[in-house]
Amino acid sequence: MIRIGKLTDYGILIMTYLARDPERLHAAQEIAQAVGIALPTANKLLKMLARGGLLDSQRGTKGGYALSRQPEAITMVDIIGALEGPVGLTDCGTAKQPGNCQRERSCSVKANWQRISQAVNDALAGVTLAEMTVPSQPIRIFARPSAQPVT
Amino acid sequence: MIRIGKLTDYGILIMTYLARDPERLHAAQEIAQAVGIALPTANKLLKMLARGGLLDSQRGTKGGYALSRQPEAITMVDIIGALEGPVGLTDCGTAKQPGNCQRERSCSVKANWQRISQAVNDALAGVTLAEMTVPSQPIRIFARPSAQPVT
DNA sequence: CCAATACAGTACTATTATAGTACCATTTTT
DNA sequence: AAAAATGGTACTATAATAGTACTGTATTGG
Repeated sequence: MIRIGKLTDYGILIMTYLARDPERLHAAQEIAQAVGIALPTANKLLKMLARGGLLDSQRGTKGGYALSRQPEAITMVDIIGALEGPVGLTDCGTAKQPGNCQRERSCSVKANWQRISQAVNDALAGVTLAEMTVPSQPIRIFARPSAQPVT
Repeated sequence: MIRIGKLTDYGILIMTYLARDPERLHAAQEIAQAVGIALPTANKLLKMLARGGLLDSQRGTKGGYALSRQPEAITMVDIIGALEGPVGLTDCGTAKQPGNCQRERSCSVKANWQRISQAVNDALAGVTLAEMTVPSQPIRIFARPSAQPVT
């Protein structure tokens, strides 16, 4: 099964929580309790999200976290990207290690994988955090493959 | 990073190899050598693919494996499904464990996740094995989210 | 009919990635 | 100055994955 990590799942829960009250600062402790995860885990995730530019943070006694942008301007790709790195289905597709793919002709697959990753990326980029906050906002995504060369 | 397992990656290499010569039977040993993976690993994968109905197999001295359907009729979802189970991004989305998601209001996320999983599924279902065999066959996938309720 | 070959199934081990935790530093408010 | 809260890093435990081995069954060929 293609899956995202459990932490990323939590991360989305956190972001969804913050999206419901975007103006106020929320302390990690409050967030952890609200979402239902352990405080150290929440801390870790909040740090990563802040570092990824998705959250603004303020230190000190009255500190906490808040969304850096409006919920409409944050997509699933942003969140997943901040927590798991760039979206890609294979190592090949993300161009992390260049000289890894030394399989003779099998590497014809590479270009196709990149396209598939792109499709998944697009699907994830099409869902905003704002849409996640409402219970059953319909999201219509059309995946239409074409066998025709564009050339 | 959202990712498929390494074994699944190998599996697709195997399927791609078989798709280039769909008529003849290919022994596991031949396949392992051609794709560049260890024999036991190839055996494991071939068994899983055969069990998933994607390969026909024949035992005995002249035995081997061949695609059960034409390359045009096999998609990435079929292969990934055979090797990793149903495609889904979260446990929540695949309905494996029902009573796991006891988070009060956060579970509004659930329906959206299922839709996203569906989108990924569609993207993967839109790519056939035949398309993977040719080096750079363009695949156009349109992911267009809509904020409008369908109701 | 026997032996060799190749797939079928299962179970086990090792490795790797993930999840989770703890610690110390830094900043801000009271 | 002290308390509260984030920032960064490193470490440990757990779980998932990858890989291997073994036994069983079917088919071909001498």
